[in-house]
Amino acid sequence: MTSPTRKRNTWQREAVREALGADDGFVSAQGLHSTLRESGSPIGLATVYRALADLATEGEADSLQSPEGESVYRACTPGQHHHHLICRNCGLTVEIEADAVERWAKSVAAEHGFTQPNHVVDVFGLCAVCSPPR
Amino acid sequence: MTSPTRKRNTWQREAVREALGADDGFVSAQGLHSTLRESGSPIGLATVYRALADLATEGEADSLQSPEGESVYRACTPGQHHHHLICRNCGLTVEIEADAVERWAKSVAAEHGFTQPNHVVDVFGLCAVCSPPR
DNA sequence: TGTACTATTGATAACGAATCTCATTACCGT
DNA sequence: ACGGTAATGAGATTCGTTATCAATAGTACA
Repeated sequence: MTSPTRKRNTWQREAVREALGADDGFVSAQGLHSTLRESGSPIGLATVYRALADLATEGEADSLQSPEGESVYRACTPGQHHHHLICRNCGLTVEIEADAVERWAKSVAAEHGFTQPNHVVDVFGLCAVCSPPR
Repeated sequence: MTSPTRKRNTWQREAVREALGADDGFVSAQGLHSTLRESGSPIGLATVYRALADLATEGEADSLQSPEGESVYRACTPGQHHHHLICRNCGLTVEIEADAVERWAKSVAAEHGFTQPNHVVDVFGLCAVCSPPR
């Protein structure tokens, strides 16, 4: 058969994957690029954008839109569907499972005749450390 | 006491409110601006952005980020918290209530020590009309 | 190992959404 | 009607993201 599209292994992609894994919150492409640059890597900004988009497509990263409209990324274990609890202040992120919500989304979609449901479910708040001491 | 900030009634704000109510899906600021212009209104783009932001703040409009990162708006009945089921293809939108999800979000936040929880819960899919006929 | 093919890279330009500037307009209490 | 001032709008500006395209470097194969 005809050979499928090949994906080449470059140190740039690996660097992005690694930097993403090293951060425990969501990061923007620009932020990740800065981090890499500061640690001495000469990687280009466009490459970071491309690598992150690929990782997200392949299911190796989660992406979501920050409230400000930026796309932010985070490494995740492939194959698992999960949601996030994110600190508005420091970015601390906790993965949460929500089978109940999954089921709810599916059924509510079906009820209204919708197919191929996707859903965006994320909770933002202030983590224990960032919460005001009242 | 000192008089509070006043809000003036302008035909522009009313036009935005009306145009927003006339649409049954989510609309972008630019889209709404085009619509208004096409219907003969000389309203400015910046004004549409400001009016929509105000309406959202006052609770007269819901806003969310489209998957492409644009902010989109939709009229809603004030005071009610609700979520949306949105057709990816035609934009048809159904308001859904989800007390269960509200409670879930609150409790999951509390469990992890998070305070002041917000949540983003939206379901995207293909509506009955846009669904493939299998 | 060398070589050719081509995916990937990256500096920069281009794009687009959203915000800011500031002189002008017009709402509204008096 | 008047005056103070919030609101408007055309254009400039900011900023995230994508496109361009020549140069670079993986990878298959001889």
